Amino acid sequence: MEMTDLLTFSTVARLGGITRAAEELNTVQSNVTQRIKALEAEIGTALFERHSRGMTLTGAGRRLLPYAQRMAALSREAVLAARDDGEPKGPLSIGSMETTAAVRLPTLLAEFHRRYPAVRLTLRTATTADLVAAVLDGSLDGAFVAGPIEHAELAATVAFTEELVLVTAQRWTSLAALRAGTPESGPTALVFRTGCTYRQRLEQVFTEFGWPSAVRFEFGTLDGMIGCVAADMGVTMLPRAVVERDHVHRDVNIHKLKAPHAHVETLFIQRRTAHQYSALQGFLACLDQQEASAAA
Amino acid sequence: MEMTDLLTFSTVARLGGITRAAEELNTVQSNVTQRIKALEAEIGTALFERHSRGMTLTGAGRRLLPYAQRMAALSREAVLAARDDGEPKGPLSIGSMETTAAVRLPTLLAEFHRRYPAVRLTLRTATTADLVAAVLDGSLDGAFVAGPIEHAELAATVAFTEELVLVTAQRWTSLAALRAGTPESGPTALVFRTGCTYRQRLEQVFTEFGWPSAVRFEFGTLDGMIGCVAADMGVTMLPRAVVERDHVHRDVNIHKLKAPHAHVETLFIQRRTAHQYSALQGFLACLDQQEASAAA
DNA sequence: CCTGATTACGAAATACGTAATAATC
DNA sequence: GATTATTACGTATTTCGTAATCAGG
Repeated sequence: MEMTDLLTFSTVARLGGITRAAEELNTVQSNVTQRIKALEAEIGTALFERHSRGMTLTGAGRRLLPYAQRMAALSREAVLAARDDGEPKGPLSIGSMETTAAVRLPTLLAEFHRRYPAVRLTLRTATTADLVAAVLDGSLDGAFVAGPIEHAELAATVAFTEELVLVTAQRWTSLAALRAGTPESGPTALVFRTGCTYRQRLEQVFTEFGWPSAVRFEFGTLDGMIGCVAADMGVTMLPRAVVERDHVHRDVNIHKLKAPHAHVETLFIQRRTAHQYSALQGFLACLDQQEASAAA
Repeated sequence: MEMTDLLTFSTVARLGGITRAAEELNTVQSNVTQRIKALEAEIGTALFERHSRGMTLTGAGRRLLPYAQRMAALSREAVLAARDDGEPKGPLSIGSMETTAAVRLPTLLAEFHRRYPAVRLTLRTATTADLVAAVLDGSLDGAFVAGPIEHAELAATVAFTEELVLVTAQRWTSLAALRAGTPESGPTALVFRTGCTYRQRLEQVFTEFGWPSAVRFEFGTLDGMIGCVAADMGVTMLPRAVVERDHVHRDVNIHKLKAPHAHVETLFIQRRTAHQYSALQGFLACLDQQEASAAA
């Protein structure tokens, strides 16, 4: 049960074919075939069903796959843990919602880089759902997501508290005006791609206003979305701090929401079982300090 | 990061030397040296400190070791999971307290073997503390231990409920007689080796009787202990069912205890994260059925 | 000198790559 | 005939084992 074999196995399983896997692994078909056959011989059962358009997992293969993935993740982590002598350095992958990345992270990341220049930090923005999955499977060391999160394998700390506001074009001076000036079915909702938590909040508010599930447009970036709100394509819901950044807040109006919808906590999540990397600890220290100075 | 290298690494770490490791791994010194050097080169730091009487782990080595062990455990489990097609078969390691093994398991294991002859079941008796550790590190698939157990990684179900009784030699006809006939410091306590839960209960009862922490003798086996109780070497605490087995209950007296001490639940524990082996599922099915028929 | 780790080097095993083959659509 | 997996076989790399060497007590 060598790691090389497990990696080829995972790759074939993911790409559904030996040819494609060989390409990704920078080797040739015959080699991949042999590695798979070696694994099958060792385990004593077929892992793939061969058919003309590639390979699909058998039952045994499906049972093996999660082990192969966990072992690969452990292997990566093991190297980092062994190298980690307490001095923050090496790679650190952080995830964030688009909104948090826009307003909260710039100063935090700058400070982090100033203090620990040896850490190669990479930031990935995605929706809360994607980020949670990425932290769980080890492809991110930690992430900023919208609370609440309840998961046995995740440790979460409150990083920021945001006030959610409804954002409309300039011409809507109040919520009442908006309600009066829109059709029965309500305004168009502009939302992030599936998995975004703010989107769910927006749907709750729409329901409360008596607007049926409205037409939605999905965006991948924050700036695109705000631009379209300014052009009165529709409305959206965002943290107040995001909207109040200089270059956008003059083109839109913000509207306070009632208490149950108004607040959302941004959590920093990490895996409980992961090694406490020095780099990650350093990041948490920066975060704590920023919180403390913000509170003062 | 190949498994072979990690296995040699673990072995050298455990045995503290390349020569001893080579012997256990059925290979030669030079080979072990090379595998270790390959790992060190891959990780980029020394994993052992070399000194004249062998090798000891460096900090990096200590950080790597738990990963190596977890990966080895996963590797073993992966093979079993892949091979497990739903038909109970293959190896199954169950642990049990000595007392449970004596009175509860014989019929259960017989029934299990009748239903699933393809499973090679091995039983290991040890104390609750040892069993919990063994289940956690994967060397046991499940175990019968004394409750309560609270651990995030363990799933526990109540398997049996036992009435704990104080066991003395024949001549002590009542608790009162025992208290009158023993010195100020109380009778000698006969207990299992460290880690046994019944032992803790016994200490509580002794404290309640005003006996200071009494002289204790430790035993490894149930029969040895009961034999010594019969010979009036001391007293012990055991489930009633254990004592009432035919061949011992004539030589000793049993004494009921007050409610808080009287009952203890025997739990069956297993790891939450482990693959649900068919063999283990079959075992649980047998257990459920025995419970149901006992209740009827 | 004895124990135990490392180095050197040839032998064996294994993995890899090229190319031909088979199978399926 | 295009796509994809397998087989055959030669080459390259890696691992393994023997034996010599080095280091510490």
